[in-house]
Amino acid sequence: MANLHAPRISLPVHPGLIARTSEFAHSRPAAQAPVFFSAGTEIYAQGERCSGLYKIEFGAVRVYRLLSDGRRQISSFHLAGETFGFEADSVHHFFAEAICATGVHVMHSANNLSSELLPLALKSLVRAQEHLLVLGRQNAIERIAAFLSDMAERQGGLKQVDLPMSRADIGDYLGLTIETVSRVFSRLKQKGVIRLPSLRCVEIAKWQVLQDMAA
Amino acid sequence: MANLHAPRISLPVHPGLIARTSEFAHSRPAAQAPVFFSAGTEIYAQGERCSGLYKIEFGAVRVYRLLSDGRRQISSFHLAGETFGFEADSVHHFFAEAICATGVHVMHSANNLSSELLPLALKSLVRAQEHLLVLGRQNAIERIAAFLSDMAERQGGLKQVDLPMSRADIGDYLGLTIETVSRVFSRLKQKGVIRLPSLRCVEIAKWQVLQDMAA
DNA sequence: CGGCAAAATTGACTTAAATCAATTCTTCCG
DNA sequence: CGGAAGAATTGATTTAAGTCAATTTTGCCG
Repeated sequence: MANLHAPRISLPVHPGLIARTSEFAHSRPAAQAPVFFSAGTEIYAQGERCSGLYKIEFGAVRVYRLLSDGRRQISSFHLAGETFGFEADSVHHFFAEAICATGVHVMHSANNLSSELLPLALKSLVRAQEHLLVLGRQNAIERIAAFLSDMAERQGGLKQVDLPMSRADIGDYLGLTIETVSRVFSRLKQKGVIRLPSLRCVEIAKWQVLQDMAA
Repeated sequence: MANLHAPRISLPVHPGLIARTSEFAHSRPAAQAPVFFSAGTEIYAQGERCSGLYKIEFGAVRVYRLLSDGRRQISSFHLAGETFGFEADSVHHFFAEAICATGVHVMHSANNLSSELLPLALKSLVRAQEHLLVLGRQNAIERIAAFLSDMAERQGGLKQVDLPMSRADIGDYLGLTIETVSRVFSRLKQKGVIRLPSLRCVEIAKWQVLQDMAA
């Protein structure tokens, strides 16, 4: 599942949800048919009732909160194979959207084995706490370097890293503006640390330098 | 830019652990004798092996990470009644220190009922994710307002709020410098939103205004 | 293809918060 | 009590990142 780009399949005009009904098609306990979401569509919204956890089959998801004036903080990105949708109670405190064409398995609470859930929840917790360090104490270059390192690692440590999300998404994840994200990318490129074969693809040329920048 | 100066982090000189031995004294499953830590002493360190969860009997704790150059991010404060020490694996990824004289119950994994742990872990997760919004997208005044509101709420919503931590701790929690924290406190005081009967005590005079500031 | 809209980049300028630098409070210990 | 050390406050100045404003690039669709 290397290619995280939205495949250029023709998508339904209006709602992003293509096949939520398939969820009910065959209900085997462990693996249900995946639910599909097209790029930019909502998976759940703040205030909505939780309907379980989501495991990504393919694609990518952003989980975020909004302030009343529209400022957005993306708290996490999720890639293929990852599980998201943890909440403290039965209501969602966040929004989740498909970044590109995405298929997810919805795991209803009936399926939940706490013993399997806890490790996943704890992993999310440590991830979030580590991200706090980035947002609280690192400068723009360090944030981008940490982000790229993380993305690379989660994609198997290959040189070529897929960035399914826009610069705006990256900015809202790292607490920066689009312009600052863009400028840092340019600087890293100019320094020969990364190459940008295309907008949504980064090639890490100097891994160690990037790692060091992430501090 | 972040502050690059390490020196304000006081590393625990020699463990101020007063009564860790009591941890081994009587190992009843449910409630053990509390372990005491004096102000500023280490409860656990990054890299150390996890020995369970910690429930605070009295006092307050800061959980934090450090960058190599000494920058510190406090990811959470914990007050009496709260549980901390969750990790994704058997090794601590964070440091924990007593802010003031503190008593904790150490709950060894043997005692752990996943069914009770998961909700606590999830609460920590949502808390951390909400803090990401503060660090990523809120300005200094909003951060302090959010912090004070949170502390007040966790202390039962009384007007008088206890701040066991120093300005430096608050700064390292909110991603601000001591100076900025101090200036915002002064401004809030001058505006009549809060009063400062003493350094470690805040009285919230205009609750609604504070809430609105937290955005 | 070609043209249009959205996304990204780049540059000039502004600003919020950091840094640097004195004071002024606390606290606490002899 | 007194005075020293650490904590907090306050002020002057700097700076990293934000804002505003054009371009330029990309990718989409007829």
